[in-house]
Amino acid sequence: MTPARERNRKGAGDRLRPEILSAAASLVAEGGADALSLRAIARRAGVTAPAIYAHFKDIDAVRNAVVAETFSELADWLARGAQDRTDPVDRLRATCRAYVDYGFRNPRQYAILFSTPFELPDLESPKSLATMQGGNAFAILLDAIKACVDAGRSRSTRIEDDAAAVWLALHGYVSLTAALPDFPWPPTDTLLDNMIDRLAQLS
Amino acid sequence: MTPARERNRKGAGDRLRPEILSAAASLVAEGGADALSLRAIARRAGVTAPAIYAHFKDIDAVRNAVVAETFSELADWLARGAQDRTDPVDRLRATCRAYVDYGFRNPRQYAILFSTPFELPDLESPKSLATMQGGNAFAILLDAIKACVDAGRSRSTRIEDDAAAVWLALHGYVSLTAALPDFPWPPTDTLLDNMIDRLAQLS
DNA sequence: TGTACATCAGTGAACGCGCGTTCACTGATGTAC
DNA sequence: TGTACATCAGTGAACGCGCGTTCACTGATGTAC
Repeated sequence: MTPARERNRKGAGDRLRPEILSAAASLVAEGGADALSLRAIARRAGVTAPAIYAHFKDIDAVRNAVVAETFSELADWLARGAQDRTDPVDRLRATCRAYVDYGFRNPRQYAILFSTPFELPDLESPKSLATMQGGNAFAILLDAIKACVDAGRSRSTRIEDDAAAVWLALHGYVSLTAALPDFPWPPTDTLLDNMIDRLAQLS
Repeated sequence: MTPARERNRKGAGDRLRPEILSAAASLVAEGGADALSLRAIARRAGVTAPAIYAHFKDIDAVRNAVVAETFSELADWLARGAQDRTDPVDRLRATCRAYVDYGFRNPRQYAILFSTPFELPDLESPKSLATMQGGNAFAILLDAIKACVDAGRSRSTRIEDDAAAVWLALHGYVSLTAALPDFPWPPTDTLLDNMIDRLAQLS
């Protein structure tokens, strides 16, 4: 029945944890948030359901871990998408395009990032960007805009505000086009570049 | 057990349908999309579950009807929010603020609008704006921008594109701030007005 | 080098739950005669 | 005006399902002596 999986050796119980997470990730990729049940994860990981409780408190803990992993996957994707750009405007545009690209290629993973209001963080309101969900991804965007300003290519005077505006627009684009695919959207490139130019105040 | 509800008279079976929809709407308002089960709707409507099948093919048909109703509620809200503005720029801004306002006041209703890729429409690809989900709301936005252009207050040359950009930004704003409430977002008014000014190319 | 044992990584059965959907039915009520 | 009856608006029981979580357990394996 269950696909053969050999039990971890004695000290190696921790090895199941990443297997659980990658099983969960593949379920999300195929079926979206609704496919993410504890039992389905266990089945895919080749393990019985109670085994998961050794690694996560409950199903919400698994979901949160999946979301956190997906956020950092997104951040990696953004960084990699812009890594070889030296011109700051190029880099900003490449970052934004990578963002949209990630959303298009992984619509279900992208959707879980913003599907729920999140639990309060473990620490008592650190509110620092780095520890926030999505903070890493935002930081990359912020840096890219900062570089444009430093190079005199953007007129932005409130960089954080404008970076937030760009993020909102990117998210809106990914999210709305996914939800209403039949809507007569303008072609991606012009729409996107125009939005970036204006919101980041490129010149 | 079930709250007293008297059975409709013989010709009046159709009266249950709106009761089902408003029961469903109130469930969404309180518990979001996940609270929308056929049995929960039946309970709230004071009716047994099978009674719903006289009015809807299955649970998805109910969901779709709720989404459609919510979209037109949003369109009404936008129209009402801007009805007394005569200056076109004022009208556009009021429309946008009404959009965001709707999302803030009714986060769960707003969320179901864009939570799922929708079923294909009944007719064979009419693709006209009016028949699309969200088409009414978009048309209101489009008109508001058009009026700005006609009055020489917007430099937009591709009105549809820019209207789409504004919509994407508004949606991004509502959706992201709802999903990441702890993020240090800039204050609503400045952020929103700046985005509108730039995307709609107001002068 | 051999063995007893504690520990560890899971298993398997069971619980109660809410779900969507089907089916045969009931009882009130409008209508035809 | 009275009555038989067909229709209509639901009901109530049942189905099979997957879910999250608990509990007592098992069997392999590293470790202490």
